[in-house]
Amino acid sequence: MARSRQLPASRPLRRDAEQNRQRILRAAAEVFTARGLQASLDDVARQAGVGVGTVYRRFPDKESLAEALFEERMEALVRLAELALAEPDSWVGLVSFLENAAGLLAADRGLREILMFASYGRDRVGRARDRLQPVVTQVVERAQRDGKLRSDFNPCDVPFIQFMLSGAAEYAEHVRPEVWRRYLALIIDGMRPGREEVSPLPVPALTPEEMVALMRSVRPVSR
Amino acid sequence: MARSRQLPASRPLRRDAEQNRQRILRAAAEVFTARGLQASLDDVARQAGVGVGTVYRRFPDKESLAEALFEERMEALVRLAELALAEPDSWVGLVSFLENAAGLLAADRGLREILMFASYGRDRVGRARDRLQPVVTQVVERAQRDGKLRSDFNPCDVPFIQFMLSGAAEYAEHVRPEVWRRYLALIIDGMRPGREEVSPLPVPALTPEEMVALMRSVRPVSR
Amino acid sequence: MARSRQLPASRPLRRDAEQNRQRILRAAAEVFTARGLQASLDDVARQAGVGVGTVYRRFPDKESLAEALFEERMEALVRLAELALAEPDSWVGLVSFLENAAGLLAADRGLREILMFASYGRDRVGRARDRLQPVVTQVVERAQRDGKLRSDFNPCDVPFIQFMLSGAAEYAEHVRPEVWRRYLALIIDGMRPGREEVSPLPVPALTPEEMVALMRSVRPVSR
Amino acid sequence: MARSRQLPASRPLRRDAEQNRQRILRAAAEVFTARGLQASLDDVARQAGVGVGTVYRRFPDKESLAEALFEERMEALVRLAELALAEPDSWVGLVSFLENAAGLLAADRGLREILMFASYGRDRVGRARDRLQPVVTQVVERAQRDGKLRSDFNPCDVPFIQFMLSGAAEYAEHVRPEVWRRYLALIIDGMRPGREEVSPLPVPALTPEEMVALMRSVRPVSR
DNA sequence: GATGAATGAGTATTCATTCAT
DNA sequence: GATGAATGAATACTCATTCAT
Repeated sequence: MARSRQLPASRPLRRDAEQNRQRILRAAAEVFTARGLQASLDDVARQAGVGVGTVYRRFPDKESLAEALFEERMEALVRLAELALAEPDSWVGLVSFLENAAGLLAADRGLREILMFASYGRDRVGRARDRLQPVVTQVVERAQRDGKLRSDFNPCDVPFIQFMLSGAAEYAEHVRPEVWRRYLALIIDGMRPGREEVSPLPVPALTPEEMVALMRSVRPVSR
Repeated sequence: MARSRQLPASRPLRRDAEQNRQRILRAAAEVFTARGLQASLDDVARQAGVGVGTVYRRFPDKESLAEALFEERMEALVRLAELALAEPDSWVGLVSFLENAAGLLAADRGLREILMFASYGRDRVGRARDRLQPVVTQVVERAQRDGKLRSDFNPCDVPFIQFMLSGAAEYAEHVRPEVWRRYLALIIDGMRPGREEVSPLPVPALTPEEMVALMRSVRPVSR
Repeated sequence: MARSRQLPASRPLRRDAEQNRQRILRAAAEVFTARGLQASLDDVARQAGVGVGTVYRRFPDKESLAEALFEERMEALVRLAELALAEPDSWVGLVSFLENAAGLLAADRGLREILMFASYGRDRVGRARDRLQPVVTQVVERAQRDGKLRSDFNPCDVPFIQFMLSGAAEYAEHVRPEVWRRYLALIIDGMRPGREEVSPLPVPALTPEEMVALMRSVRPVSR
Repeated sequence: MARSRQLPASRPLRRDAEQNRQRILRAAAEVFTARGLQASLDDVARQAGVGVGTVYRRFPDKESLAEALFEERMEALVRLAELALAEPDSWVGLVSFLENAAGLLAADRGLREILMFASYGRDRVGRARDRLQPVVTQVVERAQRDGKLRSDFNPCDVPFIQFMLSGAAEYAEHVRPEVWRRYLALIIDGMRPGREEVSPLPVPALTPEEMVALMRSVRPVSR
């Protein structure tokens, strides 16, 4: 009846929807952070202040939600890596990348589980690899060319270091959320050059192909 | 420990019961190792060849079962630490302890989840600390006295190193179960002395009290 | 009927709306035919290329949509019956009506479910009866007058025969969509005259009033 | 504590469990009959007076419950067929089998849906075929040998006749539950010998192999 | 008028835990 | 003591229907 108030311009629904999408993503991050990926989507919906149906409208299933979160964070990591590359000192660049990346993952149980366990369908694995890996590789190889990083270190070691640190962070979450910095320091000391002859790293790093296989092999996210 | 000599001898049921207890523990270890802590107690019972009721008679709930497993493994760790202490070379002792301990946790999803997530009520935390910590402390301090280990390393760093490594192991489980050795090598290189002045570890290790607090703080294991 | 000449000409929206209505009806027919009445209205809307809201604007609920489809098909049946009446040979007319009607229903899961299960509120039952029944009655009675059809056959038997055949058709849908012809032949042989004395049909056919009651009694269509 | 009252002999639980199983089966039959196979298992459980979990303990999923019902009824049909074979007059035997079988299916919506739609995994298809088909075949062929049944009738026509009749029965369920007898009579008249030359059945019956394919092809039971 | 976003009750299924036998 | 039957709350996901834009 009195329904004649067309909005000035643009498509209005889109805005609402996108807002909700963001709300859901934010809520998911919070809930997953607090209780891990096993938190229910009902909880996410409640936290977001929307109905479950809305969550499912935006994300066809729990895994997709996790993936969206994954992609978001992946972008943040890419930005960090790019920042590291912009840093004049290659070693400082590498170290601060490791530090900032670990800081991102620390105390975020959900994200960590997503990264470690979520199985990625579609093209996301690919995208992640294609975007992050080259930059990280540059960061690492630049430091090696500068003689700041042991020569048997490998770009594919980076995600492992991040997982190890975020593991430590999660474990100490409630007591000393920052201890992971201690272990990063330890690892960084081990990354310095000059060790290669005395104690070469005993096992080769994963190859890029293995990294992909690995991301494809992990178990699905839902219970 | 005290459990196996409650009564002088007599009462055959006791023996049966203890046998069942062991069977359940063994089954739980297998099932949890294979499918993680989220495996159902029905599965454990089936694997053990007993009814669920029997599991519940022996262990008041799922968590208690996890705790019992925890205690068992803790004993194994204590034995490893004692072995390390018996080793004439203090550095070799320390390194092989780290290696063996990590080997114990690697590829055992269940155990890792138990160690990281099971909440410990009763006196088990205490017992773990009282039994394992002193030996580890000796292993660490002996290496430091010998000048083989950086002086700012702390016995309480040991469990963190183990968690980090087992995290790496789990992540690469299906593709390269042994990569964790690579990261142990990296960390060990970082543990060498002579770094203290150049790059002191930036955050103090957890105090023993914090370790206890931490073990009390982690989230319960069951759904 | 009355719908298409509400307003003389003018108002283009009316035309749009009617077009949409037709599109939805067509889409519903396709979707329901393929996946049965349990297909979702979102699917119907997608197939029609309109929003769900539009479907709901045209049809207050899922059932109404089913009813509209019902009415449409009813018209088709009426046309078939009229054709049968135009056929000079009364027996041929009857038989080909049965055949064509069954062909219409065969392999159309949705239509069949609509005919058997949709509950009809409004005036549609009435209309269906008023339109189809008289023609069918003529087809049947003409054949009886000509001595081609057993005298205890009743016009109200016709819908039953159709349901039985479409049931057979649906059952064999994927293996032999045409078997229903076999059973139509069997039934037709049973409809021949000369049986009345030997084996009179043991139960009277439904009365027209019962047919209406029946159509009113069936369960609603939606979940 | 005071738990020393061993029962005289036999396994007591079994009895309870079996009782419950029967209760569930009975409840399922009622609920499915009343509201069709789309009734929820919660409803079945409520009707049976047990928790949902109990239903799932006995029947791994909804389909299994449907199958169990299927098997039960199948047995009843086998008994009917055996009875028909015991009848001295082959025609009377055949007719009363058709009649009794249809009576079994009439007004039981759930059973009908099960028979028509449930997909059968395991060996049940096989068992059904192996048990019922040979007897039905004998019933049919005996009547043909006696010249009481048209020669182009086929044992595989029997299930179709049953489905058609139960379809008619379901349709008229609330108004005239017995009308199906009228249509059985019609069909039976069509089954009499002497028609083969005048009006041979136009399409071959399904072969036994096609019957199996058909049973394997039908859609699964749950929504 | 049309759109599609939002809603939430409903469905199948799992599993820790209790308890009668 | 041992067994496994029973329970029901919890979980992921669907879909008819409403309503803001």
